[in-house]
Amino acid sequence: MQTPCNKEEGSSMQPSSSRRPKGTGRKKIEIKRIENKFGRKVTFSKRRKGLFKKTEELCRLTDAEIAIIVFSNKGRLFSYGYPSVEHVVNRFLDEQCDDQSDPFSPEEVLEEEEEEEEEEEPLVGGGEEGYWFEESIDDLDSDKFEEYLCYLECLRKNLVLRVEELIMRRTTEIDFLEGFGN
Amino acid sequence: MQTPCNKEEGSSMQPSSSRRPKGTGRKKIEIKRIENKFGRKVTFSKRRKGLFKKTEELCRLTDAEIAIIVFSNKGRLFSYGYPSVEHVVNRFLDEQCDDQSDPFSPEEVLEEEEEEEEEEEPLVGGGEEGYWFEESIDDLDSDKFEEYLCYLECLRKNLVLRVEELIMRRTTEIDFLEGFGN
DNA sequence: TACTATGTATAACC
DNA sequence: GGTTATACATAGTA
Repeated sequence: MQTPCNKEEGSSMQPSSSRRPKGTGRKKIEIKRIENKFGRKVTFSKRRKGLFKKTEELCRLTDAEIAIIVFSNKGRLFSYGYPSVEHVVNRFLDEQCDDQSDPFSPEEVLEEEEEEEEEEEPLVGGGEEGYWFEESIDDLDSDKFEEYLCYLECLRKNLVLRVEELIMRRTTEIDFLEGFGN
Repeated sequence: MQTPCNKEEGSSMQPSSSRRPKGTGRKKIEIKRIENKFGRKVTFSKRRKGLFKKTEELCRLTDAEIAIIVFSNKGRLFSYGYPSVEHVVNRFLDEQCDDQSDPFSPEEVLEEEEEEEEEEEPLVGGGEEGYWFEESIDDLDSDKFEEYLCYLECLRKNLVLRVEELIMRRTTEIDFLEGFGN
């Protein structure tokens, strides 16, 4: 248990000596492209920081897996992901493949409630999807190493199969569509 | 501008029903996994909504390209992207493994903006084709191990990219055949 | 960059 | 799902 009400104000109480004009401070802005280049850059930096913070908070609070990928208008890449960007992106692509593999699939198959899976994930998650390593390669013992190798090999094989599968499926679906309306 | 103290405690306004105890309302919370299942779900919904809104605002304000992919702890997928999730993910994957073969067109969109690009990605520019190991894993020395790992990782990234490209292509072709540029 | 006034997101409650 | 009090994010300024 912790004390619920130990709130403190960080830095907002000031002796009213050096007050700025009362009209300053945040104003409501319209959500449209900021034309001023410098202002756009400043806003990008501030809001990107806030966005990443909120993303991380959502992960921590709710055990969600999130990837966020941001390219500034200058083309610079910023990304954050839990457990990793790659992991979530792979899972996303996987889902896309599954969705498209069965276009007539019933919408919800995963709506079961009443599940209370617990405990922290081990640093090295096993299985088909939950594999990630935070520790350096050099720190892995040989068992984990071999396990990781196996995982990569399996993933490679699966991806190769998936590529071939997609090619065939694409052909099939195009044939199907052509046979219909066109 | 709102008046800070224009709400009395129950004399003139609603008698009793709509007045809540003074201590209610938002409290500071610790950013830690919410153990209560229902509360976690509620927080997930609210914060996900807020996160997506902020993501969209950042896009609009600063012309950034953003993808955000969220899996709830129940495995449900939510995503948002500008111009599209697939576009940004593809660009991300492209960036991750731009040293490897890229049989598809790499889009070169350089704005008129010029700035010194200072950061450099220390890509694992690892293996080329031609890794085969017949010897037991245990017999490999660590250098070869690491080299092989790089190779597999790069191959994995490329294959993911390839899958993505195929999905996009297929979607485009299907859209074309259906007569809609969705 | 740092600060502050103010808009906004959201925790607790209905 | 709605409401309210409050914590937090951030637009404008220095």
